[in-house]
Amino acid sequence: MRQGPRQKNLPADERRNVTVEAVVALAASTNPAEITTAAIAKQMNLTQGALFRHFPNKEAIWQAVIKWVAVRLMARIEKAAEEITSPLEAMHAMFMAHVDFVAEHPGVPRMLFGELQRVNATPAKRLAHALLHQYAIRLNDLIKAGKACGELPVDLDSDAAATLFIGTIQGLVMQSLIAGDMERVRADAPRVFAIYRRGIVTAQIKGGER
Amino acid sequence: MRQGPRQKNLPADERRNVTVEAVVALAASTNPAEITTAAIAKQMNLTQGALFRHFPNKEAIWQAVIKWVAVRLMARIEKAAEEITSPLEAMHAMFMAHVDFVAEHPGVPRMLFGELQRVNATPAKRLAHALLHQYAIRLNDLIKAGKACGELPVDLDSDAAATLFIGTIQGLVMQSLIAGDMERVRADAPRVFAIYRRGIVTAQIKGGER
DNA sequence: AAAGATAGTAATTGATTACTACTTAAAATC
DNA sequence: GATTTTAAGTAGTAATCAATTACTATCTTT
Repeated sequence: MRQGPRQKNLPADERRNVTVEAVVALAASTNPAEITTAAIAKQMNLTQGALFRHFPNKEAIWQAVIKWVAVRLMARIEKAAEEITSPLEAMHAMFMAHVDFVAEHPGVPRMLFGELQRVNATPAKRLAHALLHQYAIRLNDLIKAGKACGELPVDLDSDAAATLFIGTIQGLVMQSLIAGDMERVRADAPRVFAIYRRGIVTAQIKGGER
Repeated sequence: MRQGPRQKNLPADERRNVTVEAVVALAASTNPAEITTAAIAKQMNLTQGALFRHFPNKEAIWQAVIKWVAVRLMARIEKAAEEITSPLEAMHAMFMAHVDFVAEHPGVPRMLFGELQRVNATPAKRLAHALLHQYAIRLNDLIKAGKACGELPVDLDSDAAATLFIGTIQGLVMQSLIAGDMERVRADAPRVFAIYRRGIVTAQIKGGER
């Protein structure tokens, strides 16, 4: 909604950054599929045509946005987990960092999901793809470490656990889309993660917890 | 993909049904946001203008589609759970029935999510909303029954458990969008549900984790 | 301050969209 | 079998979209 004050001519790379931020801001309150170049331009007090002085086409804008998301999100997650020795606690920290990021940038999960919906593999879709792949690898590393140090049962299905981790966040996002309030995820996240945690910590052997 | 054989003039209500099925089929291979009335008409071997003899506008088509989904999905889920006395096993059956439905109609979760993304509360969005609400109520009933019969711990966070149930499915859908293969959810579903199940079955241990 | 380079405007493009007016074909009813 | 009613085809419309063009304003460098 915030439509920044009139900005004078900006150098090209700075203008590109402003464009990306405008899209992220717009996506917070607009269906990403309906974001037009005119809307982006208006958000940043620029004429529509000027956008194409900095990007060859609209697809390139999306590409830049997804890259922005990937860099920021992964940095957040890595930082949250870096000083934590316990793999399980690291996963917890990652989860919360991810949720924080989403609450700050409500448009992000919608854009990512929107990109993945695309039929043809556009560059932006490939980037979204790569982001989730990197995420899954990071999770699998932690799960492996968790098994090694005894925090997680060795017979835990790692792939399923990674899928459910991301799905858990996706579910929270969906709930907040319904409620129309992304801040909600912050409150719900700890409660939902608690269930997930018990799910992966508990050994598969019947008889309960280890 | 299947573009049925030439159909002669159909009675209005039947034509409406064919239209809905055409959209569901299209959504399996097309980004729902990009489905045009021309594409729908082509799918069912009809001219684009003829669609508006049966629906006042495009929004009405979506409305009919979401209603179709709601009826079928809820019927499937109810049927799957109806003869099962154990609430936990009923949840399991619901989960698998839901996954089956999604695997059969890959466009469905994408359409639902796409509708929820909408900014203004269109009738179709409201229907999607209502569907998920009904779903959540059904889940909460089962969880309550599970607590009553001792299958679930009484201190289980019901709302979080319901959110995670739907989120788990959403996560599976996301994985299959990435893989480009909805059939995948069938294989992954039991493994992921196993973790979810342990998460809700395991009692909360007061004063810290294990 | 002049000159070249860079950034932005305003107007317009062709393509695509949902939707409509008019006509023809098919089916149902008498 | 003629007549009425319903469904679909034909051929558009206005609006909107991404992208382009010709031109102008603003920076930077010397």
